[in-house]
This record gives sequence, C-alpha cells and structure tokens, in this order.
Amino acid sequence: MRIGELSRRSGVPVPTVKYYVREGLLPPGRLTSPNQASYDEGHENRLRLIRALLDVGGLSLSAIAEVLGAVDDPAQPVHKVLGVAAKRITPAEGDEVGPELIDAREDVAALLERRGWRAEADCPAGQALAGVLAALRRAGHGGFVELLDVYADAAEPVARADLDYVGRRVAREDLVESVVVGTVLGEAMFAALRRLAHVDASARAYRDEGGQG
Amino acid sequence: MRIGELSRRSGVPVPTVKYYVREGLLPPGRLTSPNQASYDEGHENRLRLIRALLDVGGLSLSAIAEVLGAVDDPAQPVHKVLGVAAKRITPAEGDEVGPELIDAREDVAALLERRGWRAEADCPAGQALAGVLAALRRAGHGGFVELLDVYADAAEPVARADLDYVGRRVAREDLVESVVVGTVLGEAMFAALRRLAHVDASARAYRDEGGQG
DNA sequence: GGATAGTGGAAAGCACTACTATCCATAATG
DNA sequence: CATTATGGATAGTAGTGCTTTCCACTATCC
Repeated sequence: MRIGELSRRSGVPVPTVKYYVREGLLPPGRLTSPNQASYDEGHENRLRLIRALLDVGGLSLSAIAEVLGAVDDPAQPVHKVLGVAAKRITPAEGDEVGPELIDAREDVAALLERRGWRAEADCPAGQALAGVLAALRRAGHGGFVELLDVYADAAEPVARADLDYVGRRVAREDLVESVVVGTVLGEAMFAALRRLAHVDASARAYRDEGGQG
Repeated sequence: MRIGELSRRSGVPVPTVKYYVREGLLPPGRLTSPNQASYDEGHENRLRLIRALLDVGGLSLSAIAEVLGAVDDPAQPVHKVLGVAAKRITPAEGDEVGPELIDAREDVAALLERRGWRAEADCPAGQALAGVLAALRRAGHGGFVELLDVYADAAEPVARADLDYVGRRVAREDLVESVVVGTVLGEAMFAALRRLAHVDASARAYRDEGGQG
C-alpha cells in the first residue's frame, strides 16, 4: 500500500506519517521507484501503537522513539529495553533532594523490606514512588502515604496478571512490545477503573445525598 | 513574607511565581504599598500543590487553574468540583468514534453490570476506560482487555481507601483538595507501586535468568 | 544619605513539542 | 494528457511553560 492508504487505514494524516518517518518513529516504506514507496501492515500496526502510546499513554514522541528504537534493535537484551521503557515512562522528576525526598526513600526501602519485594529502592520505579511520596508530603497531604500498603496489596495481583499476560509471548519483539503496551496502557486502564470505582464507592457512601463524589 | 522568601521556601523562582499569579493559579499577595505585597502560608501551600499536580500529576497549568478555580469557589457544590477535576484529569481523548470504541463502550457497560458498580457507562471515567480499551484493541493488544476484572478487583479496595481518606475531612475546601490530590497523586502512587511489583514479580519468575523483566 | 538589593507589574522573548503547510519534480491513474 | 497522488525537503504554526528585560519604586545596610 502507499502512504495515502496507510493514512486512511490508520487515521493519521499523510503529513503526520511523513513526520513520524522523519523522526524515526516509523520505518520508511520500501522504495519501488525514486519517488514511490510501499508500506505494509507492519507500518500500520506501528502507527496504531504510536498513537496509543501518544494519546492514551501520554508518552512524548521522543520517549516513544527511544522505546521503539530499543524494541526494534535485536541486539538489545530484553531487560535493557525494559530499562529504557521504565526510564522514559516515568515523568522524569526534578533532581532536587529535599528532606521530604530523603524520608520518602526510607519509606520505599521500608516498604520493600516489609513486603519482601525483590527490587532495589533506587531503581526507576522506586525513585518514582519516592518522588510521589515526597510530593504528597510537600503538598501537605502526608496522610495519604498511610494508604501505601492498601495500594501495594492491590498492585501485587495486577503485576502478576501483567507478567502472566506477557509471559504468553514467544517472539522477542512481541514480548517486548507487550511489556511496553501493558505498562503504559495498563496504567491508564487501572486509572480509569479506579475513578469508576470512586464513582461507585461514593454513590454507595452518600446514597441519598445527591452524589458527593 | 514577600515574594523572595515565598520563592525560597517553595523552591519556585520569583518570575515563575509572578507568572502563576498572572495566570490565576495563585492569588496575588496583599498589597501593603503600591509596589510591596505580602504572602502567607496559604500561598506557600498553594504553590506546593501546584508543583505537585504539575510535576508528579502531569496536569497542565490550564487544567490546574480550572480545578483550583473550582476548589476556591465556595458557590460550587462539591460534586461539581469533582466533575471539573474528573474532566481535566482525563487526557482528553479524540472524539473519533470507530468500531473499537463502540465495542469498548459495551465492554464498559457489561463490566458495570457484572460488578454491580453504581456508575454510568458514559461518565468521564467510563469514557476514559472505553478509550483505553479501544486503544488496546487498535494497537493489536486486545488480549490485554481480559485482565479487566483483575484490575477491577484491585481498584475496588483502593477506591474504598481513597474515599475513607477524604471522608476524614470536615472543611469543604480541605475535602475537595484531598479528592483532587488523592485522585491525581494516588494515580501516580499506584503506577509506581505497580512497576515496583513488576520488578519483584519478574525477579521471582526469572530467578536465575539474569532479570528478564 | 547613598549604594545595593529586592519588589510589583507589564511586555517581550524563548525553548520545546507536535504537528501543518507549502513547494517541487516525478509517478500513477482515468 | 489532465488530474491526482507521492516522496522529500523546508518552513511555518499553535500551544505550553516559563525566562528575560524593563521600569519606577521600596527596603535595607553601612
């Protein structure tokens, strides 16, 4: 197929497709003559993936380019790709170390110890968590940190299900892509479910008060 | 205190504080003379809240302005404020209705039915969920949708804990702010925990294989 | 009282992101 | 053979989140 059909089938405007190719997000089409190229379903799938990560996952194009570049490089071991993904998926905290952040890091270490989680406190996810805890305290909502274990209880089965889902993949590229999609879109899926559950919970709690939550 | 001290205590540069005042995110200081104003702890807290929502929550300044404006307006009933928050927290999906979105809406309605959740399928959270499901299918990862119930099981206790946390507030403004903070930063907190749990789960699953996940 | 630093307010400028528009020579299509 | 589409390049654009610069004025220190 040529770029027009690719555009129609993916819903992405032609100039935008060209832009993605320029930016290295999408491989160029196979040239059939000096100014004609053909695209296949791989291009279409890649385009849909880009739009999902961009629109729903909220990743930046540069983050997507980096992640997809690692996915496409067969020389990259799987865990390196996931490292890239983990770094680029995290909103990239400022590096100012205040007292709240020091406390928060201790909280994270204590949580890992308490739950017996086999993870380093200073891995990207641990740093992200510490950043959130510090922000909560700085914003005057340190009390929210008490919910850590409730949240962690909920995160465990979700993480197991995620791993089980990606574990069904055999091809390296499929596996890596599943992890990226699962991590990014799974986050959005849980967030939406949590807000739906808020609506339900407050409908139950304030049954006759006209919807407080 | 004057703007310099406010800046030092909050870590936000003076021109940025001025900018936030201009944009209506932060109320102006109380003028003590034509070109001197004084700020109090309320300003400091508000600044920390803005930075938390911006840096950790990933909200845009315009979304923050809208949410805070509703929080500050005592005439706004609580549930209206939450409506504003819900709308602005969601990444604002495109409005293109494809076959995947129609299927996804049915999935959401079925989920609510199945679980007995008291929420409308077309509320902001429901639309957000449908958007995610549709994006998963479009990206070729419709299988991930099978995890919906695992995720929903996890979301329920989290939502109950959230409501319990905000339920301890008495003053209207405290309550509303708690909901906003809880919704936005709670999302970030769960996301980080989930990724930490991924690290743990894959350390267990691939114990001696050099860290596959 | 005089130098220095800080202040409120306004305006302009800037870096970045994600496109969008325009142009061109060439190629496919009816 | 006219119309439309294509690949490729360059330039322009809208929005976001600041940052810079300017000004007259005020506070502070010696």
